[in-house]
Amino acid sequence: METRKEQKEKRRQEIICAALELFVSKGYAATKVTDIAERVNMSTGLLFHYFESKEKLYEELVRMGLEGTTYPAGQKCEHAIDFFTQFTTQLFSYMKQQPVMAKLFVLMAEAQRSEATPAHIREIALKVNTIEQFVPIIEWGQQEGTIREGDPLVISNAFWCCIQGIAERYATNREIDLPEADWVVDLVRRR
Amino acid sequence: METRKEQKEKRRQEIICAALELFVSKGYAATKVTDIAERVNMSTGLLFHYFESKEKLYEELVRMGLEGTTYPAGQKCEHAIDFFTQFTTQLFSYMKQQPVMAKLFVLMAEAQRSEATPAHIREIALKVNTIEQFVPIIEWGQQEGTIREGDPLVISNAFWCCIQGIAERYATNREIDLPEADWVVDLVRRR
DNA sequence: TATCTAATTGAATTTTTATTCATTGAATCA
DNA sequence: TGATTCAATGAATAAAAATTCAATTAGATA
Repeated sequence: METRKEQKEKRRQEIICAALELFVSKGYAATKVTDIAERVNMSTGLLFHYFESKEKLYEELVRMGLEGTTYPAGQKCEHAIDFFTQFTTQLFSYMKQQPVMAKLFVLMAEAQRSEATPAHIREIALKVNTIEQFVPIIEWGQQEGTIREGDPLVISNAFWCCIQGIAERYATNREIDLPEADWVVDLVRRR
Repeated sequence: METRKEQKEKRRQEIICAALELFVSKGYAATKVTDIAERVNMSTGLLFHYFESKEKLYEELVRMGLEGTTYPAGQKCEHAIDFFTQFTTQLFSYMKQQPVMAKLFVLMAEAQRSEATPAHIREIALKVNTIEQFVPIIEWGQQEGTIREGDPLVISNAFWCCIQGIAERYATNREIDLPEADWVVDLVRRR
């Protein structure tokens, strides 16, 4: 049996998870590798047997985030507004079912936003969806009449920031439920 | 003339401003005091002539945030929903007029949320408005029929997170306009 | 069982960052 | 003007954090 290799992989995963928790709750810069090691009951030295450096560990998480947070591919929707409902519903559902998802989501946000993120990591993080991602759908919805008037970029931005704000809290404090997807969608819906 | 004292105070303010910028764009932990000193063209040593420590400087900012972000005292409103409109409008207007406001807002958010914030500073930060702040108004609005159905706490939380998400982006990137207050208010408005 | 390999440790080292300090020069004041 | 005080520097020190490493143990393998 590959007990040895499997074991190693399992341990790597433990570290990854611990790091994710800490990076999200304290921020990358403020988490010490000893914090991480401690959380998985491992000597600090050993952690470096699994990961070359704190930064590489971060990079790996960001790469995971890049793949893991491939957002719900919109099914074919009849109306533009349905896209938003579907998108939000699925995203919230993922976050509820897999706490890790919500955390990865927040990790990515920090990696993208913070000036302190090492440049090459930031680049990776920036490959995921951006603020402009919803613009074309919003334009379509405005013609249709299902989405409110206004600069599509500004609407897209507002919607995305709202989602991020919600995810940011939910990732570290699950005491309060996520809102209904519809509520959030009302941010873009024509009244 | 108090040239001396005035000068000193002015310099302190410069430092405070530089620190605010950096704390918001990189996070508290990732900002080095040399970064701050550099930004105000001052030797690192001198900075300690003005502030006892990096932490004290942070504390002072958080205290400013505590006062500075006393949110728009709701005028008397006829309907609960009007409170939200008024609140959001004023908040956005402040943020637009005074970039510092938006930044303080974000600084406070980090101080509140991050596990890395020194305990006594976090306490100070937590004195400002919380997620529950809107609950009573939402309850009132639900009776009235101006605010949507649902757990008031969850609604309050969603609204606040949305505001935070928007502020967070706007504080560091003013390229994209703030949304209309009404859009955000639609998050809580009954349809 | 003897041997080899990989996991593990904890202490030592290096690197980074915060903080101190002795010293200088300029502004104020007596 | 001479004395005094404070802004200012930059190099020295201290503290914190990351990383390395020599040595040990446990597990696999022959």
